[in-house]
Amino acid sequence: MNAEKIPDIIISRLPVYLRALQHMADNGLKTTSSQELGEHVGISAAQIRKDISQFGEFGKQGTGYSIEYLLDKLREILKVDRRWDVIIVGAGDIGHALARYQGFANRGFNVVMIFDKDKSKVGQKIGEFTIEDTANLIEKVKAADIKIAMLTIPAPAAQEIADKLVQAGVKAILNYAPINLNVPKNVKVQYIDPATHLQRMTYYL
Amino acid sequence: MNAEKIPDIIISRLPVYLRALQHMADNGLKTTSSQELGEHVGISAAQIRKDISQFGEFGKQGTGYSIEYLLDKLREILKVDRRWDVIIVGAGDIGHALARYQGFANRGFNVVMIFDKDKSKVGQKIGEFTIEDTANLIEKVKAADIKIAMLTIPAPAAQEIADKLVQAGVKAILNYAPINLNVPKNVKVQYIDPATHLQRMTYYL
DNA sequence: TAGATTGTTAATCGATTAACAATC
DNA sequence: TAGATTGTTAATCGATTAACAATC
Repeated sequence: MNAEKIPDIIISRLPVYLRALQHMADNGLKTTSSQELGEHVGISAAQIRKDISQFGEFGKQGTGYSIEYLLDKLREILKVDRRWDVIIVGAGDIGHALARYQGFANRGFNVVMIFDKDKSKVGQKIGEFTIEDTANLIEKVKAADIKIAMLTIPAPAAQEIADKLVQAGVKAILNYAPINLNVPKNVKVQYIDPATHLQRMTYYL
Repeated sequence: MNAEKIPDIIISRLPVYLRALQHMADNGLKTTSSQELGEHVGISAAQIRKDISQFGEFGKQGTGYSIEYLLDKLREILKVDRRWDVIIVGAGDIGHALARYQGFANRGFNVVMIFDKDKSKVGQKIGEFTIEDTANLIEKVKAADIKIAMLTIPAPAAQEIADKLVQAGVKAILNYAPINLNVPKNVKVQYIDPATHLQRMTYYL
């Protein structure tokens, strides 16, 4: 892995490659080519080769890429060759869905706590988790050294909670609240808002 | 609105502007500038002016943009100046969350049906909806002339259902299944996968 | 009028693609 | 060896930014 700055647009494609390769591995495939991978993910073969080559020479002329080897390398690059503890803030419908989601474990994540500010929810169980009070958020997150949070609360409270997460040392926020968050630039935010995603498609209808 | 082809990257920013403007309007603001809007959404003022100017001259020198007017124009451009009927396929946790989500109505969408293939779920209620059998998907979607679907089923079944949606005339799919879908190129797909979004951030941790 | 801000042009910057030597 | 496919270069294409005349 070289020291140059890699553009974010390249980083954003790596998880897509990772997922497709995992899928191939699950189907028992051993090797693939930039051509084949490109067809799977809808990206040109040239771009895939260029993206991957930013980090090293992981392929072999004539035969392509070993799927297991490339998986290992991509996981290493994306730092999901380990397990990250993640919290959920907001025990509504989406918080519940995420708490029960089985897809995190084999992709590098481990939900460890779920918070809500509603006192009537605090103490209730969601699967193995007991809902904790948002009042204790900063303290608990600091103590457990959590770096990643998923925010599933209504928009009006989102900025305030984001500030608390930042204060507690969180560096990556997956925001389901339909609002832009202001955070220091060393904190990353990804947005998931179904209405926004739908509006990106209606233009073409 | 001119006839030239507008790049998708510009289209993808419009819903973000729309949401921020809606937020400003809700707070009683009447006008804004490219500068102010840019600060809200984290995009440069020059780019916002350039994006908006692709579609017409909606601002005034010296005073900026009328929020209501720009909202109207953006809604028109994105075709959310109307209400689109939308279906949900998959009555699991995410399907339930989307069925109950209150944020669609004022952003151009109206959930009208929810499907599941599990016979033990079919007939059950989610709020006002009765879960319908996926076996009747094509027929019902065609009859109601639905163009937009949200797919919230496990990955292994997603491609098969996507094929049915396409066959039924759906032109936009919001896919929550962690898998790439192959669809004709006149059908749009947007992907929501929390693990992929998280992996886009771990690189920077 | 003076100040502010647009819409647009030209310059810069960055990303994608095509092509091919290297080599497995 | 012959065929296939990488990694990389150069060319192309597209997006962003800076700057400013126009004008509200």
